[in-house]
Amino acid sequence: MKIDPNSSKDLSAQIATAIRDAIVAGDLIVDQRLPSEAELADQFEVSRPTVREALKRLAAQSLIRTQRGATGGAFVNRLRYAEAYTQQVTTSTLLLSMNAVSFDVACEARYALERACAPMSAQRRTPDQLATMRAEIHRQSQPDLSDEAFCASDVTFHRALVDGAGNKVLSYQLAGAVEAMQPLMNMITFSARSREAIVALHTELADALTDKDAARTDQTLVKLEAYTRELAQNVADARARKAAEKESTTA
Amino acid sequence: MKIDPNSSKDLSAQIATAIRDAIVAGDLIVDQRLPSEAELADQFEVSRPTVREALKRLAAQSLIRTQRGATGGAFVNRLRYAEAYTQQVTTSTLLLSMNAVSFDVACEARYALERACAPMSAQRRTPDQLATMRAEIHRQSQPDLSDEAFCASDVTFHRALVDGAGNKVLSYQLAGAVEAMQPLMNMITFSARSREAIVALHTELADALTDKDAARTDQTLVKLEAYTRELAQNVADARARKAAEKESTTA
DNA sequence: AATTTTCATTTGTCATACGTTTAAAGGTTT
DNA sequence: AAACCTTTAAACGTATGACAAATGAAAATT
Repeated sequence: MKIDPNSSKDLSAQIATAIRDAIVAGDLIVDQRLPSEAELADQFEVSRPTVREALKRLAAQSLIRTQRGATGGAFVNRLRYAEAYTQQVTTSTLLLSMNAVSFDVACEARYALERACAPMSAQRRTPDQLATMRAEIHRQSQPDLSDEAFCASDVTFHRALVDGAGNKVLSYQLAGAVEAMQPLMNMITFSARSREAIVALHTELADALTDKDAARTDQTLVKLEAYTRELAQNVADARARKAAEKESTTA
Repeated sequence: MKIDPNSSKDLSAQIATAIRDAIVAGDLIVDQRLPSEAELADQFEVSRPTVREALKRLAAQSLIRTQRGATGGAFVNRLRYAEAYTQQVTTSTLLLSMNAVSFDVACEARYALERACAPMSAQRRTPDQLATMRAEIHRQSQPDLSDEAFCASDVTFHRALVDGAGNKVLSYQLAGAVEAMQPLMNMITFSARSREAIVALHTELADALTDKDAARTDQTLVKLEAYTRELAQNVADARARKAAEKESTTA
């Protein structure tokens, strides 16, 4: 592992890349201890703070973990689903919020992905997952629920549906998409009537999954997508009307 | 933004989290300049190296960028698809390689996701994307192509298919899944006959998409998934046989 | 033998200093 | 007055040295 002191990039960035490449290539294996910060500083011919900055970069990506003490040091971390999942949600959320992604595009992506695991979910869903869905449906029926709590429950419901496919890779990939949508969903104010409609569709989904009816699950997801987009459209229209009114009174 | 000096976590980790939360919450907007390192050190009542470690953590996630010079500093970075995509691929690749994900699970996830965008791709694919697919098919027909180059071409082909859906969010989510599979795919040695079969299926996919035939696209993807799993199974069987032989000669 | 103490190692944090980059302010020349 | 050069100050990048805190292992003690 070598670095170029004359490169335009930071030394810490170069060192981080070098170590990351070694991990990805398998030269450093899980739970293996890296040399101490002092040793790394010697090897790369830089100071300890520079090495530390590089290690912090790797720690931010959960590639290493550090331990203090006599037998401490930096260790190659086994990337777990939970960590990867958290990172993915953060990244996806920021990506959507920073790039003016339209509600329709995000919604289309989300339901396309969800429909992808519907057939598997209909076949493999566990009683536990069905119970989670029923519990969330019940929660969503509470009249005094805040809009945000309603959305959070919606996410939990859909995660149970996705997890029902019994494929961890699929769950991991979709979790990001479903959860990243939440801020966009939060912009919608749910009327009592629209909540009722959504609860009805959720119930239909749970029923279809209970019956292992893949086709009906798929159809219900299509209905739910259409209804969600209709709701968002109404909100957008209402805003546009309000803006127009304000314009006319000002003029 | 406050931190707890008595927490078990590193100060730099706490500071990074505080700033990240501010970005996610929208308190810090894109291109906004953060206070200088010295000012942050004063605000958080820590030293500059500690602040720098926190900033490097954020830089590793592409949340900020830094500039040197008189008007330099740390700026909130607009997370672009390309950056998010790179991070996602790294994370997904490591997740798969470190967690002994079976080929079948990864393969199932990949094709489920790909089938999710097949209908949209059949409708919206551009001539450019069709041309890319044809070009990759042609490349895959070259007999002197290495296995790795064949896999890389396979990835490009499937990315064109995914991009054909014309949904950036979908492309972003799927790119990780498709690309992360590549190391697993590389374990397969493609015989001349199996390459021929794959090229034929790819041609069928391109034809179906050219005809905007969603159903045929979907069916072909199912066939391709089945064939891919069959190939992987053969490789696994061959390995098992070899191991058994070795066992018997040793014993 | 069990317990306590000591000790060396390693990360976490701090203070300080200096080099490098960069843009803007100021001065000089045409 | 305009264009060009010089200076300067701000900010990051890097280095050095030091000390604190954690931690496990070795040594000493009971």
